[in-house]
Amino acid sequence: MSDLRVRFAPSPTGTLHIGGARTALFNYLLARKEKGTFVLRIEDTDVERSTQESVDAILQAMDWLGLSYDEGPFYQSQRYDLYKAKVNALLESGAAYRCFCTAEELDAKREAAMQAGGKPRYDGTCRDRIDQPDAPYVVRFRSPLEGTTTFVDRIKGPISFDNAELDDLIIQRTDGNPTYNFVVVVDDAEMGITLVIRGDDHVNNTPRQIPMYTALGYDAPEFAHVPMILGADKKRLSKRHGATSVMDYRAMGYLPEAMVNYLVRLGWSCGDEEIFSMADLIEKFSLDNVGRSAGVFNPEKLLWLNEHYIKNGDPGRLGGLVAEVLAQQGVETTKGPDLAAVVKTLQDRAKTLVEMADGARFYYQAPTVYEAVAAAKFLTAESRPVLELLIRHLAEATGFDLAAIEAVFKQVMEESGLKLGKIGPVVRVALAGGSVSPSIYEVVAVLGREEVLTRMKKALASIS
RNA sequence: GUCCCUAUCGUCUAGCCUGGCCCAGGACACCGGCCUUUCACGCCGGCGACGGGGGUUCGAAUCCCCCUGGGGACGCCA
Repeated sequence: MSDLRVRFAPSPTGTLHIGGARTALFNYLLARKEKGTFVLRIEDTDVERSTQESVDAILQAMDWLGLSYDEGPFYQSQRYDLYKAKVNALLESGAAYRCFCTAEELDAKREAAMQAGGKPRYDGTCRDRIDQPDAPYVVRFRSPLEGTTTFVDRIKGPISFDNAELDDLIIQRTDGNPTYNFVVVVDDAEMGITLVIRGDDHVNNTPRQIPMYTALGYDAPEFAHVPMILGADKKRLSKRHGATSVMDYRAMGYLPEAMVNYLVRLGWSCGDEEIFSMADLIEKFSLDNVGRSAGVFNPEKLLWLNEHYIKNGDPGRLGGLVAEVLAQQGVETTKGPDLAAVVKTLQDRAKTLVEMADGARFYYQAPTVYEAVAAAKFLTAESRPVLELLIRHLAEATGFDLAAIEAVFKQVMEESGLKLGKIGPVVRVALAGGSVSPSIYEVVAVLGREEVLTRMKKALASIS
C-alpha cells in the first residue's frame, strides 16, 4: 500500500460519458499500479440536476468497465454539516465574507464587463463592507488580490496565474448550500487525496482552489489535468457527435475491454503498442506518457479494437453475451446448438456482439422464408438432385464432424460433377435462408445432422 | 473580449526533456493486390504529417521568440 490516494468525482446529472470514463480509468489505473487507494465520490451538491438514476447509471458503467474503487461512494449531499462548519471557520477568520449583491445585479455587472471587453469578475462590492444587513446573502471566499499562484501539473508541467485575474468566488449559496469549488477542496483534503486527476476543463479552477486549501489549513494535493476529448469537428464531444455514453456502446455490442483499451490509448501511449489488457495497463500505465493536447474521439478505431477482442475472445464467454442479445430480440438459445461452437464460426466475421447475434440467429431459428434473390438463384429445379444427393449421404454418414462432412461433400461433388461453388450456395440458402453465412461445413457441423436434414428437406419441398 | 492550455499523417500517436541514428516509425481509416464455396478474416503493398516566420547551431521535428490555428475557463453548474 502506497500513500497515493486518488479519486473520481462525477456529478450524477447523466450517464457516464466517454470523457468521464477515461478520467475514471486513469485514476483507477494509477491507483492499482502504485498500490494506492481509489476513492469514489458523488458530487451531488446541485440538488436540481442530481438524480439517483444517474448515480446508478454511473456505478453500473464503472462496474461494466471493471473499475473497482476502494472507498465510497461518498455523497456530498450527506456531508453538509462538514461544509457548513468549514464555511463558518472561514467567516470567522475573515478568509470569507458575506455578499449581499443579488443575482440580478451580478448578472448585469457580468454582462457589462463582458461588453466592455474585459474578464467578467466580481467587483468586490461587499468585500469590505462593515454593515451586515438582514438580507439574503451568499458567502464569498476572499481571494488574493496580488501575486501569482503557481502549481506544477503532473501532465502539463508548471502553470501559473496572476492572482489579479481571480475574483472572490461564491462558496455558499443564498439557500445555504455550498458550491462545487468549495466542497471539492474540503473533500479532497478531508479524504486525504494526494493527487487530483481530473479533466482539463478544471485547470482554471485550480488557482482558485489552492488559496482555499491554505485558508482552511490544508496542504494542497498534486494535480494532473487530463486533456479533453473532442468530436470529429474538433468541438467538445457531445451528444450531437453520436453515442457518447459508455453504456450506449455496451448496447451496441461492444466489449468492455475494447472500450478500456480505446480510452486509454486516447491520450496515452506506450511506444508502438496498441493492445492492452487491464493487467498490462496496471503494469504499464504512467502519467508521464499522457499527452498534453486534446484528442479526437475516433469510433472507427474503437470498432477495430472491439473486432479484435471478439476475434480473440473466449467462445464460452462470448456465447453468453450473444445469448443475452438474442434473448432481448426474443430468440431462444437454450435449445439449439452449443453457443460456444456457434460463436467460433462467427468470431472472424463479426465486429460487435450485435453483429454476431445477427449472424447467429439462423442457428436457432430455421428460415421461414428464403431471401428472395438467393432463393430464385439457387433453390431451382436444377438444384434438386444435389439436395437429394446431400440429404441421402449426410443421413448415411458414419460421423458428423468436419472431416466426415467434408468427405460427404467431396463425394457429392464427384457424383454430381459440380464444384463446391455450385453446391455451397444451395446449401447455404437451405440452412441459413440467405446467401451469407459462416463456412458451409462448419454450419452443417454445428447445426447437427437432424436439423440439417430437416432444413434441407424443407428447402427441397419449397422447390416446386 | 480577457486569462489558461495546446500544436507530428484525415484520426490516435512514437520521436522532442538528453539536437545528428528521422528525406520522421506504428496503429485506425482509405486505396490496390493475393487468398477464397458466400460474407468476412488473413497476408502483401500504397497514399499520407513535423502549422508559418524568425533565430541558436556545423546540424532542429527536437532548444528560444513571434504569429497563426485549436481547445478550455470566465455560473448562487460541476
